[in-house]
Amino acid sequence: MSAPSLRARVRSEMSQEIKAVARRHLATDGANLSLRAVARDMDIVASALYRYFPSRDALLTALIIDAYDAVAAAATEADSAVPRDDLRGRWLAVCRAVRTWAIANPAEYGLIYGAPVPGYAAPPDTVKPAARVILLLIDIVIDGADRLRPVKASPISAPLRADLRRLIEQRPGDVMEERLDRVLVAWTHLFGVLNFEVFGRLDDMIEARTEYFDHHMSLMADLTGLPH
Amino acid sequence: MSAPSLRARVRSEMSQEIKAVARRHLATDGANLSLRAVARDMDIVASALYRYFPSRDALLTALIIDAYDAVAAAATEADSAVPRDDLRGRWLAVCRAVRTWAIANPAEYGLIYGAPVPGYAAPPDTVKPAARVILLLIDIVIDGADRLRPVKASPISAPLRADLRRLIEQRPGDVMEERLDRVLVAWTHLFGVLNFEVFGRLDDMIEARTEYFDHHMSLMADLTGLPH
DNA sequence: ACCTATTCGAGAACACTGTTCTCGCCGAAC
DNA sequence: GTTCGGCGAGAACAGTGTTCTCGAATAGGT
Repeated sequence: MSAPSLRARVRSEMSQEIKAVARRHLATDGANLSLRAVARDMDIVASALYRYFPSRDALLTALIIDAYDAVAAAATEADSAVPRDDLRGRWLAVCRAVRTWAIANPAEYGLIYGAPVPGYAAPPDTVKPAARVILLLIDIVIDGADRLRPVKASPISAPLRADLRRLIEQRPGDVMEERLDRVLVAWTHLFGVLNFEVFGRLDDMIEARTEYFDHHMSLMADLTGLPH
Repeated sequence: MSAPSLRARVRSEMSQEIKAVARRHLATDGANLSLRAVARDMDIVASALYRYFPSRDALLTALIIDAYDAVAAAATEADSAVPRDDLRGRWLAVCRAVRTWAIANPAEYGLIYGAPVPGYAAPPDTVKPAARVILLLIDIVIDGADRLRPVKASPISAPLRADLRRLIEQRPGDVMEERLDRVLVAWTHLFGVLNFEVFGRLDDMIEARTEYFDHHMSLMADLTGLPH
């Protein structure tokens, strides 16, 4: 394994720079950013971009993967800054980290959690980074399995239970179906609130955004059985 | 008030036809549908569309308003098909109606509940139709205020409580702050699940979609205090 | 029945877009 | 030192939203 050649290094720096400029354009133009415009911003002709990304979709895909990694990184860092046995603290920290990132990068958030472009099929490279947040949430309940409060019984239908069992088998660490179910509920709610906030559905409605969010996430922690 | 002139009638029919064709294109091309393409589908030249809609954004806005009206209509119809005192039945009927519409019209759903186009500011015409679903949900708890089960206490911070009180004052029919809070939680969750399902985040994860949805909505009904 | 004013669709034009192809150029490897 | 691969420039093509002008049709008023 030799050190990366100079060529390879400047190539990677160039790709990084292109993505950075594209991210800036994302903030103003959304998903229909213009290749030619980012090329202009780099004093480069548009066709030159094709040396680094085979198409506009490929560039967007790269941005999507970066975005998934960025949320996951923010969430993971927030989680590790809290003592591992403070389950509720970790839970809230992760949720708040996701929110902070989403509010700071609304366009990138919209790119990954908004409506997908119909023609665009998410490449397989995106599914692993996309799952990291939910896996983090599951880890929290796995780590504290013995300290969790029992969830109020709520019948789960057989087919749904089968889905849950399949999910559990796919990964190391055991969880009860009911518990995983609640984690999925909380996970759904996390992004439900964030979609509403980031996409402007709370405008002229809720002013106390942070309190609103914390309150929702706290309710979800209760529902999941995280101890106080 | 005279009957609409012939001119006005064919004009409105033409607008309707344009929107219908545009809706078809929405399903395949999403929000970046092509004016020229819908014009071609109508054996019309693109500039002729400008007699009916001043811009592409205006056409999209019309589609957005129609979409809001369509969900609201589906929800309202489902609600009125259930006896008014069957609160839980009404609640589930409304949620399922929204889901059915969303799955049948994923592109239009994405248009109104996905990420907004950054440059595009939602015109005031859209805010009233947009609010109809949440108002319907609030109506359910207002209608059955005396039959609701008490919600488990969960402290609401002062600023958030102020928001809730303001919302309550804005409309006829009285609700407790705690109750409105739970309705907002349920409302958030409804669209949280739907976003995940329609936008494909449940792929390779949950097969029993209907059961999954019903289960979530049932939990939300519990949380809101709707009687069994 | 005529005249007029308004509305409509066609078509050309402009400034964009993503993408492809060809052509020089420069640096790296043999 | 020559060859080769990668890189950027530039032209080209098809397609886009939007504006403008120009005939034709048509409704309303007399």
